[in-house]
Amino acid sequence: MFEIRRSELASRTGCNPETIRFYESKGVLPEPARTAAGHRIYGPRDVQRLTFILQTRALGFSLAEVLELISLEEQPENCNDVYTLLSKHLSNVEKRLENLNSIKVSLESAIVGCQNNVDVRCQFVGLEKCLT
Amino acid sequence: MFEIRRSELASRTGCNPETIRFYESKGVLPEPARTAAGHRIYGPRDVQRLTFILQTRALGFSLAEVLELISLEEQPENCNDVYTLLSKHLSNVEKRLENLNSIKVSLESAIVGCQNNVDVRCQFVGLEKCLT
DNA sequence: TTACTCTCTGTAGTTACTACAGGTGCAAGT
DNA sequence: ACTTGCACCTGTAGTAACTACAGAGAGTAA
Repeated sequence: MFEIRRSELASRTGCNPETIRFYESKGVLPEPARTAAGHRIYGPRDVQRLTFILQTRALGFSLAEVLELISLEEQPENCNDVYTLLSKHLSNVEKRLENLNSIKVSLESAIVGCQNNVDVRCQFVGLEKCLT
Repeated sequence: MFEIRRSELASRTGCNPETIRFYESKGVLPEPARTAAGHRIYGPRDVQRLTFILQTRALGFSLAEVLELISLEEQPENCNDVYTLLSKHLSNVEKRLENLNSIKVSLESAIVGCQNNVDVRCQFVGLEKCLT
C-alpha cells in the first residue's frame, strides 16, 4: 500500500494533474483522503480507477457514460447493462466511422480538383468563383 | 437580387439563426447591412458564403481553418495554400479514422468479453474485479 | 533563511455553438 | 385603435471536457 499525491497519480496514469481535480468535481473520481494540511492522498485503487476512466474516455465514451459504467459496480453479476452501453456506443462509433470516411472521400476529390486548379471553395458549393 | 432576414437565411441554409450571429461575431460571416430599425439584411452572397462555411465545417474543418480558407480569396490564382490546408486536414482525418477503427476493435472485443460474462471494466485495466 | 517546488482554492479560458432574458419592431386580425 | 404574436435586437450564460492561471499556504533542500 502506497500513498501518493496528485502529481504522482497524474504521472503514473499519464493524466494532467488538473484533470484529476476536475474528475473529482464531476464525481468520476471519489473524494480522496487528505493530509492535515488538506493535501490529497491517493492509493492503488485510485490509480486503477483513473486508468479505467482514461481508457474508457479514450474509447470515446463521455464522462456521463463513464460514470454510468462505474455505477454498474453495484450489480456486477449482471452484465446486461454494460452490454447495452457498449453496443450502443459501438453503433455510435460505426456511424462516426462512416461519416469520417465520406469526409475523407470528399477531401480527396477536393484535393484532386485543387491539383487541376479548380477553386475548392466553389467546388464545395458547386459554383464557379462563388466567393470572389 | 433578394433581401432576406436572419431566419430566412437560416432556413435556406439549414443553419440555426443564432449560429449566424455567432459566425458574424467570429468574423466568418461579414457584418451585413441593416434596416433603419437595425435588423440584419442578407443577400444571395450570404447564402453562398454560409453554405460554404457549413459544408466546410461538415468536412471537419475548424472555424479558424474556414476563416483561413475564406481569406485565400485574396490570391485566387494560387491553389497551393488551399492544397496545403486540404492535405493537412486529410492526414488529420486519416489519423482519426485509424484511431476510431482501433476503438471499434476494442469495443467489439469488450462486447465479446461481456457476452462471456467478463467484467469489461476489469478488461480495460487488465485486472479481475478491479473496481469492486 | 531562502529558494523552489508542490499543493490548495476558485475562477477564467478554450471550441462551436445554443438558448434565454428583457426589450423593440412590425404586420395582421378584431 | 388596439392587441396579439412573431421576428428581431443585445448581451450573457450554459454545454463538454478539460486546461491554465492567480494568489496563497505547505514542505523540502541547500
